[in-house]
Amino acid sequence: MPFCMAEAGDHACAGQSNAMVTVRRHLERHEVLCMPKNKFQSLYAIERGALKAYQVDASGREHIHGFYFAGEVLGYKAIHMGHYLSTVVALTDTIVCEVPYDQFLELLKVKPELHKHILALISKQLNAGAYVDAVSAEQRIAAFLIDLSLRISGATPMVELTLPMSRQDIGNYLGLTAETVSRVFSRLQQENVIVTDRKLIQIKNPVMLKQMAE
Amino acid sequence: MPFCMAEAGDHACAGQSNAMVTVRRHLERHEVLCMPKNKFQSLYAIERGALKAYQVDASGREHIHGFYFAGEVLGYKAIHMGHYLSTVVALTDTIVCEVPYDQFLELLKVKPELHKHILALISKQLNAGAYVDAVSAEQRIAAFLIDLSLRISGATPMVELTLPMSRQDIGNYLGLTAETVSRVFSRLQQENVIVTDRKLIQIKNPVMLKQMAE
DNA sequence: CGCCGTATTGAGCGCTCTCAAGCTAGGTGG
DNA sequence: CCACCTAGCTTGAGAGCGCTCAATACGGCG
Repeated sequence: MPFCMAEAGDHACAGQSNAMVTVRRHLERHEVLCMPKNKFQSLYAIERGALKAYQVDASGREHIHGFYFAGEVLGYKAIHMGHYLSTVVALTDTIVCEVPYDQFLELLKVKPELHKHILALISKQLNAGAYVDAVSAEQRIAAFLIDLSLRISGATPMVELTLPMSRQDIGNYLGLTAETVSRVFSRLQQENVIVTDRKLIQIKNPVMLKQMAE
Repeated sequence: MPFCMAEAGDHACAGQSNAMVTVRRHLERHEVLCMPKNKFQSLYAIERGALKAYQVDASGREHIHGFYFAGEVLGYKAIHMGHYLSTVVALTDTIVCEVPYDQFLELLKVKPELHKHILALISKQLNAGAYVDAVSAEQRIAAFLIDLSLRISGATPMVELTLPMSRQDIGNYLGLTAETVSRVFSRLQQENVIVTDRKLIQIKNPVMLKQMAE
């Protein structure tokens, strides 16, 4: 089984010839991949599906660190602490490819030509979700929808997307309440920027949406 | 001159024996290190001083991505885009060690034992500044002060620190106005949690402060 | 000493949260 | 097949926190 060094829009599989033992795991909706304090041992390349990483704070609020989609790699954040920091659960049926970290390091040693690629991948994650600290709810949500439209389904920006997460999840991620998310969705629909039907979102006016996200 | 692979609280210098050509640059207060769209060529290890990385958006707001202090490395975010994304300026007189990226890659190839260390360093940056999306101004500022007290002066948490940045900078970083920052500082002082005198901050009650940050 | 940038403090407003009441869709059992 | 139930979503009314605008105080520096 190949080591799936997946990247958004670029599912490259490297190291087929190596003795890279990776385990493919099937997760059902709501199934947990890892928990805080679990010892960090592996990165996870997502082949199919969607996950959310979150932490519950003292006051019971669920803070979502991020969503992860097919083609993305999860777990870099845990490297420096030696254990995972979030609970990660599947939002839909999901397949992940478990990559033991010591084998990952071994691969880097054997194939230095991967260094650039890996560093670029991690670098991308450093820039992820910069929009969560935008001022207004509208800006955050517009940016969020654009981000999703780029990530949720490979390379081509989708004008129609199925949200795998609830309004509450979106709110918890963006630092808003589910009510505010719902209200902004309604307003965007009134302004003919999007059309919503439950989990389905159609982006009618991508230009306007981008402008709102600034 | 050694390649300063600096880390907070662990100024390790590796590769003295290599032909690692690094340039040490002196920056005065307000001097610019790099600008958006500048081609990414180097990482910067900070030997002394403090910098801020920011971007000005369409509406003229200055959004600060982060502050960087002695012992930290700057530039990872630029890897995947191939150019810098922020303007980086010195907040005080600062010395940085410029590390050309191709030589950095060369070092990784020659010394695979550094892989773990470097990845842990970058991993740490992935977790940086998680507190900016806390709910209340008080939480953000408390967490900010704790963060600074840990980073600004090496390893030992400082109870007395000199802020290199303005209230406006703090506000721009945390998504607040300078007025709000000022008001919260005043309130914290009234509650005997800190004592402020211009740029000087003494943490009188670290336990309470930590509790406020949640 | 006088200037100017920075910080502090106050008053009023607006956006988002809170609390609460319907509403819709999907699932279950009679 | 339909009544019922539940979870998630939508919509409304009121409250609170932080923003805006504005005035004042402070400090460094010429």
